[in-house]
Amino acid sequence: MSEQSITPRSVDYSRWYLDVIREAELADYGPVRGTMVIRPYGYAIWENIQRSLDQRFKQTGHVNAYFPLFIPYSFLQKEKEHIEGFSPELALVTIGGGKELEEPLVVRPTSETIINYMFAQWIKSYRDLPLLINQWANVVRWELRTRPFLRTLEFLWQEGHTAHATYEEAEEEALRMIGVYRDFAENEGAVPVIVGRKSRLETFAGALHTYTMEAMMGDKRALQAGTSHHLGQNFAKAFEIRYLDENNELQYVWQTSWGLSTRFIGAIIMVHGDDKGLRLPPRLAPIQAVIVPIWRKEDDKGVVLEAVEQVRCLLADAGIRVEADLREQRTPGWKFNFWEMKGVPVRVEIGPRDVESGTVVLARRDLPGKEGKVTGVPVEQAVARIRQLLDEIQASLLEQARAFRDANIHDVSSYEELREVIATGGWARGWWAGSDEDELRVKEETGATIRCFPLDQPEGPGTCLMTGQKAERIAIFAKAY
RNA sequence: CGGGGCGUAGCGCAGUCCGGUUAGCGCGCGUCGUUCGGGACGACGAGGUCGGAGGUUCAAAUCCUCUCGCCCCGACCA
Repeated sequence: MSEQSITPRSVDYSRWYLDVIREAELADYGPVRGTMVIRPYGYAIWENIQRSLDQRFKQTGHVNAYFPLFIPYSFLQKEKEHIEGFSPELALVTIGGGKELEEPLVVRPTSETIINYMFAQWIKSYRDLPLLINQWANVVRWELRTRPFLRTLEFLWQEGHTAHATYEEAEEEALRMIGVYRDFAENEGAVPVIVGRKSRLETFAGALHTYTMEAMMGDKRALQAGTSHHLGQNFAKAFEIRYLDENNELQYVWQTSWGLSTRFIGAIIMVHGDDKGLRLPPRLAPIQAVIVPIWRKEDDKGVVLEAVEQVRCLLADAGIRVEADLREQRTPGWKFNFWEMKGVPVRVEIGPRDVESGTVVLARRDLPGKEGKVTGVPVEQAVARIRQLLDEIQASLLEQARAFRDANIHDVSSYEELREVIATGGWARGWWAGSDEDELRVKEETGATIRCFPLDQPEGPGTCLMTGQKAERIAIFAKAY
């Protein structure tokens, strides 16, 4: 541990984050300010995220489609709050084929408008409902301050768009999908989240209300890791999405939209990473086990490599994502550090001693040094032991993150207490009945915002920490990314 | 857009105040050899419009003017 290519988290968390992204080869900067290249290793994580989510979407009855990148500017203007919310961050195309366009085109910041324009043509009858569509796409938002994965001019995401016959059905859908996100975040990403409802100020532009899942990063700041909106009939009215119900009467549809982006990769980095680099949850890790061969004499090389290949095949056949690091220019020690940087959950070491005894050495990424190392594992047991290890690591990462988060959420009953908690970097939880102005004041004075009103609420009512009035629900305040 | 800082090899920097041979260091990169159970070592080597333009000067990485870009802090945000 001599080379210090990663800034320790305690020294500069933000530098650490950028160092990890560079050293683990997740992403690189693009030539245009605020853009990034997702490198193969980072993209492989995204592909696993896609696979996990897509499967869940299909299971809940959604189908994939693709809508155009360009949207007529006038579409955005059809929904008043929507355009007000997005207009500062729109990228506009005004010239096409060398000619000034009659109407500027918006590079989609989100696809509500164009999708609903199409929905209006597809939906005629209650028999067409519910319409449950998802698309995997890139979107563009001209942000002022950018950070890889967390906020870039262009990012990848999925956006679900649905239309329903009733308020209740749309509400159920919005809740179902935030539930799907939670299931994904906790069970695949090992990222514990608090699911709740956004305050009026933080609600998506054009929605009735917004559900969110909030995760605590390693520096205790909050990250909105996925959102689900009940759009009500706002877009239906703007785009005339109507259907004939059973009584032959025209009705506007009720809608939802929900999205999760490459930002989630940022969450994985910041929730699990340590001073040695990434720690990837096994279910999303591009490489779940890496084999490092070790030999001293040329004589050993042949038998070691043979054993490595044998074990590699065993693991691969068992469906474990495995890679053998056969580079001869690197020492085993160097490789250990390299793959720890990359966050690979399990390392398999095979040297002459192991070959002789028909065993392997297993090391787990979530436990440092010798503590996480088991020697003398018989080759025949390798698959079973590694499977078990992967499960343990998956569970352990979630548990560690949950313990850290819970230790840093503090109940507060006064504004003074809230300020103290926020000043130390934690999350503050307390009864809230304040106004928009009160909320803005908190933001201005402490830097914290209401992350959400958790769906899980204690017995009420309580007393508002700000106004002293009777409050029906608790809110969580935190500084956020 | 306001405040602060920085542009010299792929990366990190020194040199700039006080102009002067061939612009240097560490890491990385290439070749060869010895190494290899927690970031090995040696030898040789490749790599530079000193962010850009203009000016001052016998002479500019260094001084002057303009310009471009990046980073950090604030106002907006998945």
